[in-house]
Amino acid sequence: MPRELVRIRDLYRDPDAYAGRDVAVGGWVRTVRDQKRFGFLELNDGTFFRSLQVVFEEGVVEDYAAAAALGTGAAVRVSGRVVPTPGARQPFELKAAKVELEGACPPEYPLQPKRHSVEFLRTIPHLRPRTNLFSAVFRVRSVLSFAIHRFFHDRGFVYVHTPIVTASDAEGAGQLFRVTTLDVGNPPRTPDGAVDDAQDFFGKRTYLTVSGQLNVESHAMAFRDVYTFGPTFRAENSNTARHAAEFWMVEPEIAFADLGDDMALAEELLKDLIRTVLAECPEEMEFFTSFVDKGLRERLEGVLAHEFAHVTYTEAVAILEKAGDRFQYPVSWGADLQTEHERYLTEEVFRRPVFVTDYPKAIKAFYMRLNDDGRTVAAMDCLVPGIGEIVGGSQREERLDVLEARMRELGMDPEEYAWYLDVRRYGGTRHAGFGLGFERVLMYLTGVSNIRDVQSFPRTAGSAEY
RNA sequence: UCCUCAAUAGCUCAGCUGGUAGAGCAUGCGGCUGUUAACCGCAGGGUCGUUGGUUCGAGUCCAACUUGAGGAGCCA
Repeated sequence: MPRELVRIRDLYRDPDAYAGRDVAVGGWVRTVRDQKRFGFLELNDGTFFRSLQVVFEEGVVEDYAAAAALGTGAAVRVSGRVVPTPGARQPFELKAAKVELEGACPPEYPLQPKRHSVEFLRTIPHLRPRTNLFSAVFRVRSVLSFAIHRFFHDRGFVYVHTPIVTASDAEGAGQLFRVTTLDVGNPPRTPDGAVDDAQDFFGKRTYLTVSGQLNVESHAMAFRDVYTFGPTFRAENSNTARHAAEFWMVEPEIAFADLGDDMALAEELLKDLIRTVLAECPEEMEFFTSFVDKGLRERLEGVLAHEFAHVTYTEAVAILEKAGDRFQYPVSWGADLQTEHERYLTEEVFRRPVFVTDYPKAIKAFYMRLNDDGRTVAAMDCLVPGIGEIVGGSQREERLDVLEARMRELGMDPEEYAWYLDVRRYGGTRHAGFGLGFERVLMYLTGVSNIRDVQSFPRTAGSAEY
């Protein structure tokens, strides 16, 4: 039944094809402006950012009074004729012959034809996709998601579904959520009183994944170029605009590749995604630039026009030390860069995305490849203005003996990672990869400054509504 | 988890040094022959986040709690 409906997107994309034709559309009423004998409906059907103006006139439309009585938010089907309106604010409109109510919308509907705060809209996540802002955000999210798959698919990467439930608890990527079917109030116990994980569903302790990287490395040793793209969970009690407990991450892994190849891939991906949203979502990008972040379009076009900057951690520390006075936290070689340091580098020193490479091994993960200096690892963070770290990656340690030594140094048990070490033992090669926070890219591309506003139903510390 | 700020009508906010509440928008009704978050008129709508305290009297001052926001840490 609804398949016979024309998409408002198609009307806007090819207006000449529809001019003078009778069509039917279905959508939700944004506003009603009625006068004595005629009126206007602003109708949005979700297929396009812009709405369709419907004109209904007494004597032309079947039931004028019913159309005029429609409330904001009502679901309707409208049939009528497409009429070009040159010189008006909209290129064409629909002269209604029939307006059929599918779902009425009572006056207490919370979305009014006026500006709402994002804080208020967060309290009604089930209704906010009907607003301009969230309509644009979630359509771009969908386009971006597909663009990521297309980018890798076009380059011959194999898409790998890594597990959501994991038994590995020492990846060092963050706090984990436990997964269990045991009665948490009264779990089975071993003779010495500890919770008997052997009786749990998987026969051991399990968690929600914090990264698919370790798993996907094994597939890079089979398919050469692979990626994962899926949900990730961190149980950190983070309370910031950039952190969520559940988020999506893209993790490519490439074999026969070093850190330089890894950075080239990250830069190519980010630029491809920018080009895609600018080309495929022009109305949404225009809206973001007008109402969310005035500098957005110019900034993104600037990123496309320049190479990303590169600086080693050691060089970055030297730059930061020269500006030491302006920082609240001191800068010194060996310490991790603070948010204020990262922002200074990307927003003021380089004024564009910058890769910071070769961090001290002590502040990075065990699997990163040790450099010849013996004290730094082949790691890279890509910092972008306004967001901070958007990509974190490294060349992986492929030398079995070096990796084992590093694990022992950190008090890890190589036995538990026997499968991961096998990937080196049996035909291991140089390889590298990175993690890209999907929501962070979305924030970067839309100018939306809170991660809760780029997820449909955000899960953050202390909040998992709906 | 820490620091700072905030919470008043459906929404966005005002409410001075304590004297028991106001606007705009929304909503309802009426008007308007082309509107564009339309416009004009009238009307309804609030136990001022919760609990306790100070006071003759608390939206206003104090404390705790709850919720939200911004920043930090952690990270993507």
